[in-house]
Amino acid sequence: MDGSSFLDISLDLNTNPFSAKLPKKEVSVLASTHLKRKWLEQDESASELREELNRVNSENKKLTEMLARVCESYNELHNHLEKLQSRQSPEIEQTDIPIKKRKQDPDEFLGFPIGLSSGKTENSSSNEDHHHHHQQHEQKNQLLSCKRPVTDSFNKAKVSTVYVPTETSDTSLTVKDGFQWRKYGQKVTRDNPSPRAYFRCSFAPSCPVKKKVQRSAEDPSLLVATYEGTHNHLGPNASEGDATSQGGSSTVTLDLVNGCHRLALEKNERNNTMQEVLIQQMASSLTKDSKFTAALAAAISGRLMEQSRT
DNA sequence: CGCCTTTGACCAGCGC
DNA sequence: GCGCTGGTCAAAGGCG
Repeated sequence: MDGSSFLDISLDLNTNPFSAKLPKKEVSVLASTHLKRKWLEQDESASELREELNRVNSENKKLTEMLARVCESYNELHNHLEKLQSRQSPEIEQTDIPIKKRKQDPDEFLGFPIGLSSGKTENSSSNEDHHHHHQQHEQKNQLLSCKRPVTDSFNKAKVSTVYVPTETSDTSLTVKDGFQWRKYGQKVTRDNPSPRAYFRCSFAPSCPVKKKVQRSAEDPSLLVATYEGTHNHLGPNASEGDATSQGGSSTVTLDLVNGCHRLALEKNERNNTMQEVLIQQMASSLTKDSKFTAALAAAISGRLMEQSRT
């Protein structure tokens, strides 16, 4: 860049640097020839750097395109799945994946303040009359059963599944995703010999996100993490770096599905430039992690497996 | 002391 | 109604 403007200085190409019969008054020209050689060398290294830069850029572009394609195909599949599900069960209109749930909770109207209501939230004004009644009902329920009120927002919450490759010997059932979780239960399920762990976001109850982690029955080297809901706060790595990656160990943040989904949403809502920047940032930050490729492959294969099953 | 995990008990949905 | 199953609760204990 600057180097090129340097080199724009008109060079006398006919000047032979090795010529012995240079007039005395041409000493300054010799010096300038020396400089020119230096510039040429610099030019070479600069062009090398430029080539390297171009190569890295094209690689980055390829990866970005790959990532965008993966996101797009995921989104298509997701939409397709939604369509199929809505066709199968038209009465269920708000959930992405029909989760077997208990009887409709009376505090269904309760919404979370930030970004949880993926679908249409019920008009609060139309429910105002019921609100008081529901509160009384809820209080009564809590008095009777001392149970944590289960908000039905989970019914409307986005459900995403993430596949994380782990050591088969690792029984901890932990998926590092940059958020802090509190385990509140573990169960052995019928269809899988390995137990399922239930986690709640540490910011609960203000943050409604839950996740279930279970080793895949088909591929024990994979942990299947199912996320329900959307965090209504920033992750610990948003401001102060990935807490889980402190201390040298690199962490693969694999909220890939959600991330893609968010990306897809942004696609609809924001302009392409912004999205491209986001994709590039995402791609560049992801490709920095050497484990990412393996994790990405596992996540994609898991997705495909799941999709082929459905 | 506060937060977390463990784990048995409990609850609710569902099929029969 | 009963049993099965998945999800949640909450007491107890561990850990920093």
